[in-house]
Amino acid sequence: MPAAVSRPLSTQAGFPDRHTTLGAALRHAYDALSEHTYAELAAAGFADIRPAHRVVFRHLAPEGSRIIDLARAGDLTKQSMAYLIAGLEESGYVALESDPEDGRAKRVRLTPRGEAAMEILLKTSRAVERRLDRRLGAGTSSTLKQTLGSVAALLQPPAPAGD
Amino acid sequence: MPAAVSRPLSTQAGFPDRHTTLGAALRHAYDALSEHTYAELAAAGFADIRPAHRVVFRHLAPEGSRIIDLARAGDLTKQSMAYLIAGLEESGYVALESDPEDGRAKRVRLTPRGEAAMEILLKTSRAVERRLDRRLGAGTSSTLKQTLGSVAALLQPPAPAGD
DNA sequence: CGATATAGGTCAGATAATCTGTCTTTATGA
DNA sequence: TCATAAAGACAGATTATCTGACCTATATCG
Repeated sequence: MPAAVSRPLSTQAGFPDRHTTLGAALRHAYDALSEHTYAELAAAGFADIRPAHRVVFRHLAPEGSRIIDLARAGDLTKQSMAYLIAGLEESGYVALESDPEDGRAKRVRLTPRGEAAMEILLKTSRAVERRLDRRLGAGTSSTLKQTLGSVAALLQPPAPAGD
Repeated sequence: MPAAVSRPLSTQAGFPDRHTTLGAALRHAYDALSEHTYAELAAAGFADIRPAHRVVFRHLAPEGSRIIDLARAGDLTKQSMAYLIAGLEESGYVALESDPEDGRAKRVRLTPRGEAAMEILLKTSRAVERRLDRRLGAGTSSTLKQTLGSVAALLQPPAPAGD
């Protein structure tokens, strides 16, 4: 008797607490937010920005940044960052100019199109927080962010001492 | 004047709110938790479980699961899931047995080693939540999970109507 | 009961996003 | 001025995805 109804594994018995962990909750919220953000970005005409590109928008300084600085900020190698930048340059989100202060370096800078995408990202983020506050009460998103900060702080230090 | 001190881009001016968004907070917390979890796993002798493998541990039923069900639960193709399972089988975390109820199917099941890894995952998760409650007050992790659930719920529906 | 459709799984090949290693050019500093 | 370091480019490998084609076992239906 195959075609066994394909029951959702998530609700099966055994390892009962596996889907109610903090990790699962964080992942679901983050995934939902990510999907929402991409949908907004795509709806605004920026469908060619892929998940990996976000690390660039996260750290690019308005005056332009060097590839190596972006790589450090995003915690990946300069080669990987260069690869991402090349993609964004090809699709017109950033432009590369040589750094007047250092002949070895280039500066990555947002184009107007890149700035428009950045606007959408920030706008979407603000809108989600507003919706959350409207739904669960003013201050919810602020409190949530603070608690999340504590979670990160709790785990960041590589176990400083004892325990 | 190169070697420009490699200032942390995160604190530069411009796009000032970019690093205080809900998304950034979620990402930091999730990343910190992930790293912590891998560190615990590695410390317990399971260093060969890679991030991609976690989708398997997330959904594998104790009685064993078919590849296709795991793929659906984890939202990837059966080919991708088969690839992950092959890696876990080779390193001894799961075993494949033919499904007595369906000649076409196989069942993926945790080996004792796989169950030991699962134990670590669950134990680590519980420990983090306990630490959080001790640090920020009993019920913190529970409330946090609930709020995160609301965030996911707020964003999950593909915009049902208007707005 | 046999033909055909469906479902589970595999194989082959492509792509994205990482990595390591090496090389060139430029800057820094002893 | 010369040795060293730093920024970036080029080449190649690996991991984790995907799509498409295919095989085989099972189910269904005439």
